[in-house]
Amino acid sequence: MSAAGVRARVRAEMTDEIKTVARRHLASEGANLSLRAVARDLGMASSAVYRYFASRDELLTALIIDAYDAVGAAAEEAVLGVSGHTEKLVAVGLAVRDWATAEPHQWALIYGSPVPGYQAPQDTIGPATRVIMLIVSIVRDAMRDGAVTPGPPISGRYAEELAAVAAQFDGEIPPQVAGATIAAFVQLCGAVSSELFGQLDNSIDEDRRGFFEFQMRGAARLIGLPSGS
Amino acid sequence: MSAAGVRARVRAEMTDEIKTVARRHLASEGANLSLRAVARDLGMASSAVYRYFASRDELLTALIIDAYDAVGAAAEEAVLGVSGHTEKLVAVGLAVRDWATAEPHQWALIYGSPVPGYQAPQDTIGPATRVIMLIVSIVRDAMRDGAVTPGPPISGRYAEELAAVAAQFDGEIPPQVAGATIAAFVQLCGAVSSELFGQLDNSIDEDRRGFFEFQMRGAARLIGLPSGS
DNA sequence: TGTACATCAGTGAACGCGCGTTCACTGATGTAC
DNA sequence: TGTACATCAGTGAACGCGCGTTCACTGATGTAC
Repeated sequence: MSAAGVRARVRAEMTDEIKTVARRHLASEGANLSLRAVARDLGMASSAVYRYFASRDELLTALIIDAYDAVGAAAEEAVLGVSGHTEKLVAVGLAVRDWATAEPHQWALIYGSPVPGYQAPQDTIGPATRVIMLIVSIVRDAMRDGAVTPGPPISGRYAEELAAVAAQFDGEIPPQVAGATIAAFVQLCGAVSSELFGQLDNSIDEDRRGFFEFQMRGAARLIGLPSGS
Repeated sequence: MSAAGVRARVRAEMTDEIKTVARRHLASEGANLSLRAVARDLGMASSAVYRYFASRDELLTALIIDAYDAVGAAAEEAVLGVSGHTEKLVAVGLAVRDWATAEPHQWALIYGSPVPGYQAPQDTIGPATRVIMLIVSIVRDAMRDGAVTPGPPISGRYAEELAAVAAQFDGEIPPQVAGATIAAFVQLCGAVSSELFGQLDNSIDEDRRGFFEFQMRGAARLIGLPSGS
């Protein structure tokens, strides 16, 4: 490896280290991430961080993209080797939930309240859609296999919007199925957030994972997928 | 009215004024509410606020309780004069959504990511349960009326927890119905949050209210309520 | 291989700002006799 | 009704802290000849 390669590698490692420490700080401070505190933890001058990130917001953006990618990767991996459309959907849900319970502050960063004053740049859009794209592809495959029994037809402005969304995917997805698919994603996000943000406290405290799976199977039924194993 | 009464009334009005300005500040700053900024807006010394709230956290607590009460009251009001169990559930959902879209920062305060370093005191628990209590009571009434077709039976630890929750209400609510009821509340919260926090951007942009209602009707179907109107 | 130069990471001081909270105080308003 | 006292709202200065960002700088490391 050339000398320049060494420099680049050291730089990449330092960048990673800053992000790792910053992620740790998310835990105590939420999205009020403090550059100075991160630098302090790393034993370096706060100004040194500016060699790696042009501003606090840029560091935040990097963390957001990483988080979307991490949860997306976890979901994509979970689906491998699982057979059955419903089971795939459940596997995605559980993978996302398990990632989120392990990384609650990263979850809050991407699916919690928006950070005040922070405007997400374009770069975050792609990674942000990985999970929903995966879910849509599972439903599209199920449609192709004739495994979906669509619910009652829908109409109205939102039905048109759903049809437009569905048209972006090849394969025929009727609007009510597209709607139920997005609803399943909403249920997924809502279930994770309500678990992490305390809405389930004092009602479901022991077997939240079981209740989560129950919710995913319900969402699958609304899509028109068979109840599965 | 006695002189003491006047003093008390003026004090109550000032307290309200502080909360009103603080709510306005939630909008720009999120939960990073600044006492000094609120005082500045009111044209008073920051120390004067301490005559009304012992600390920043106490002011935050007051705002949280008010928000829970406001959304709870909106939901309870919406159900009056509506007939049909499914329609009542939909009315509750729409009322909560409409309140939240009008007051997105108050919604974020109570259903968004927890405020770092803030521990909600006991006083918030009661108001926090108003909406879910209302939903459970609608389902309980529907059960009594024989209007619910329970889904497939469930088992496991979470089913036991659901049974324990259901047992707190008189009237027989089977665990799978209790589970679907909480799932409906989760869907409600998830649908509102995904709308407000930007997860729906670029897919459902025009008729979000219609899509919300679609989701509520799906949740009602999972509970076992008739599809309605 | 050796030397002159360019690049780059990191330093430490500084700027200008905001924060929550405390405290001794002033002056107005209410209370008790 | 009048007076002495107590209560209370609000002030303004201060404490001690943290923040993001800039800037001139020092040394080490890499590059070109």
